[in-house]
This record gives sequence, structure tokens and C-alpha cells, in this order.
Amino acid sequence: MNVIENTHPTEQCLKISQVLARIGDKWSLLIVGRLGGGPMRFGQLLRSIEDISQRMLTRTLRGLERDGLVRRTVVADLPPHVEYELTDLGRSLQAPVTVLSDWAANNLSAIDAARSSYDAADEA
Amino acid sequence: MNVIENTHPTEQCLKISQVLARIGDKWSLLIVGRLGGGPMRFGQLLRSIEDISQRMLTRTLRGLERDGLVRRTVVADLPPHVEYELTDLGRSLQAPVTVLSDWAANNLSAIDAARSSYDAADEA
DNA sequence: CCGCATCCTTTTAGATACTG
DNA sequence: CAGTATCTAAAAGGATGCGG
Repeated sequence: MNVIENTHPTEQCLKISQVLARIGDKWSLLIVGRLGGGPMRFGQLLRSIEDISQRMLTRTLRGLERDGLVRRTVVADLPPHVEYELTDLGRSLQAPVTVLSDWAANNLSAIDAARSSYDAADEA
Repeated sequence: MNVIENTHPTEQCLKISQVLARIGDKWSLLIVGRLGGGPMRFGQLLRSIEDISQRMLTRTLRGLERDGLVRRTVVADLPPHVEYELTDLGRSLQAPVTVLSDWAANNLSAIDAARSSYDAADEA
């Protein structure tokens, strides 16, 4: 067990924080999840995600591309279109996310229950 | 391999999104990380985390308490103080977070490199 | 010692309309 | 089809002072 005086956790946590700042927003993981099945076009993603605005999809894809998680390819068809797919780095993120996903699936109801009970106690 | 038409990923991802909405903010994981070493008092956390404002610490702790990840105990000392500690649910989150943490530690430099290279190409 | 309330500034997101 | 631009609404965050 760690004692309170240990110093390492903070550095580690700072790194997680930085990573979460990139992938932990409202849309990034949803997009990475959708892209897990293979390359998709902009319009496909837009229709597939439901509720995301065009602007947010553009912004989020740019961010993911900038961070090296997603590759953007312009296909010189007629009419031309754009394909997005995960990079190796992006795919390497899938395993950790799956672990978190499983925790989420198993504990979301517990969180919601705790929340309801907290809110109920709040009114008293 | 999944085909594009599969439907399950979206539900899963929605759950992750909801969980990330709770723990994926700027401070929650930092606090959970600090609390991993055992119970701490408000002022200890405040000094320990560096850069967090009193307001954000209060807000974040309330959120974690509401979600059942942290327990708040008022100690009737003189002067009285307050202790925070992880609940079982909070501790169960540590393992998934460690996986993500390891990924973060291993790939943060790759992300930063991708980012630099993207930004460099941007000016051309 | 703990933390709430208020005020104010900055950041982020959504709607809408328009371009190569 | 795949965006960009602009405007506005909402949320997050910091500073400060008060109260239990």
C-alpha cells in the first residue's frame, strides 16, 4: 500500500490527465469507437453518430488527426471524398478503452444509483 | 473484424462517454489518484494537487461523492475537519485507470510528436 | 479548518448560413 | 461532399469575501 507521502502518483496522474484532455471529451471516443470497424467517410460518421454537429465532427476529427490517432485521406474520386481511419496509435488505444468500457458497463448503474440516493438525501 | 454496419459499438461507447463525462474532467482522476494512498483531509488535497482552486476542489469532491466514488466524513475534532476517502466503487476504478495510465505514459510522447509534426506541416 | 455564494472572465459547444 | 465562418448560448474556471 502507498503511504500518503509518495510522490510518483502525481506525475502519473498528470499524464493521464493530459491524455484524458485529448480523448476524454464528449465525442472523441465515440468516433474512435465507430472507426474501430474500419475506414469511414465524413458523411457516414456524421449520420452514424447522431446528435453530433458538423462543426464538432470536423473539430474532433482534426484533433484526433493532430494527435496521430486518426489518418485523413482525400480520395480523388468524382466527386472526391474523404476517408478517416485509425492509425496504429489509434488502434493501440482500443484495448485500454475496452477495459474502461467494461468498467463503465458494469458500474454505470451503481453510479446512477449513488447519484439518485445522493440527490434524494439532498432534499431532506 | 467488425463490419461498418454493426450496431453494438455505439451503445458501449455511449456508456464510456457517460463515465468519462464524470471522471474524465480536469481534476477527478487526479483526486482519485491522490486518494489511492488513503484518506486525506481537504487542506491536504488542496496543497497536494497544486494549481487546483478551492472552488474546483470542492465542486469535484462533491461530484465524486455524488457518484459514489468518494466518501466524505466529518470528524468532530477540535477544530473539526473533514476526511475524504475512496469507496469500494472508487477503488474498483483504479485498475482500469491504471491501464489507461500505462497507455498514457507509453504513448504521450508519440502523441506530442504527432502534434508537433502536424503543427509544423500546418505552417507550410 | 472547511467550504458556500457571488461575481466575473474564458472556454466550449451548438445553430445557421455559406464556399471549393 | 466536405468543410469554413460567424454568431450566440452555455459551461468551466478563477478571485474574493462570508459563515459554520
